[in-house]
Amino acid sequence: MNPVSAALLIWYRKNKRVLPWRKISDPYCIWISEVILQQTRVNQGIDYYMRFIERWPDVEQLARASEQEVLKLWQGLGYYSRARNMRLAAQEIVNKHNGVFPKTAIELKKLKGIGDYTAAAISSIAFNEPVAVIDGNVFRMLSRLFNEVTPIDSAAARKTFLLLAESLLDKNHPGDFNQAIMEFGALQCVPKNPDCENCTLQTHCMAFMLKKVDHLPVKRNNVRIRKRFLHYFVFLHKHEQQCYTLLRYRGSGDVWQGLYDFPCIESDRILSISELEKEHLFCAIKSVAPEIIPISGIRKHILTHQHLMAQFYIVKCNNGFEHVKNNSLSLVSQTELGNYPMPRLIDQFLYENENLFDNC
DNA sequence: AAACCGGGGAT
DNA sequence: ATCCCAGGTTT
Repeated sequence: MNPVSAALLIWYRKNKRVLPWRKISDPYCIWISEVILQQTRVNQGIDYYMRFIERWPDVEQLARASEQEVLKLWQGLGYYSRARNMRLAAQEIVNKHNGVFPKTAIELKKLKGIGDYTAAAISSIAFNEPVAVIDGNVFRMLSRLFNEVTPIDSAAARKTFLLLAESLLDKNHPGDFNQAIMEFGALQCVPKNPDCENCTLQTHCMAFMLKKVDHLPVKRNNVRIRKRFLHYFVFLHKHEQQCYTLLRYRGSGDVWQGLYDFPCIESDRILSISELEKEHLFCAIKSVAPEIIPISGIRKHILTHQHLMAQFYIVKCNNGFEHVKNNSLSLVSQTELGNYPMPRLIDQFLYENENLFDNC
């Protein structure tokens, strides 16, 4: 066997972290863990994994879940299409595969939310199929090991690095090998200041010999960040001893699809009250609300590709909502609020203003 | 091929 | 402030 592959497996068996999904070979559990860990650190995902498996222990139960409940459990984890697609894939497995998990990477890739990486991960770990995985760790690790300067965010990267990964893959232990190379990238061959002096692959590493570790992997890196300014209106309306507010369902075409926030006016900067008064929604609000009170402070919320600035307003509403109602708005009581999946920005606002509904 | 899609932690 | 994380889908 390739000496690098052998060294990786030895390193892995000695240094691997104890993780909940490593105890079992149930493809359902492997799948859940792999999707949760897409663009997500292990420590951030563990609690979500435990709650997910406990709530839906197998694919049949996930297939029967509502989208809203799945999104609610996913709340705070981000990239919500992962949750929506997992539920759809569970239904595909139950309805088209008799509840039996597809066993090959090619078949797995046909499921919603399963791409090259996840298909290879599941089939190699759960079914021992000899296919190599390519993820951020593997890109970094291989670029340094082979001094491979192809930019990892270029079109050619996947093909180039897949060949390298396949050249190392231990076909007798594909699952362990794939986990080993990723774990090595996560723990030893880290992005910044890797401890190369204490690396078991030091003598095999081209980047170390050429003193180029800090220059690999190569990235083009070209993301520009959009700034958005949101004016959120938190309605307060009392009806038969219950306090109600209006939530807006977020459809497709923007961030947070399938989640709920508040009615909103968006612009390219923060607007003053006099400027807001020119907005259609604001006129409608004015017509039913005697009081509109800004909550002090503009909240900043950072997404990978957008910076959101949000100003919240309390809208005290004595009468009905007829003038502001539309298809995407729901009247929700304070007690039901916890059932609705929301972006972190909204959830945090509610958490930090627990007494918001007291003087409703 | 490029754009889009979250949130958190390390540095 | 910047980077990056066990990526995938849409345009």
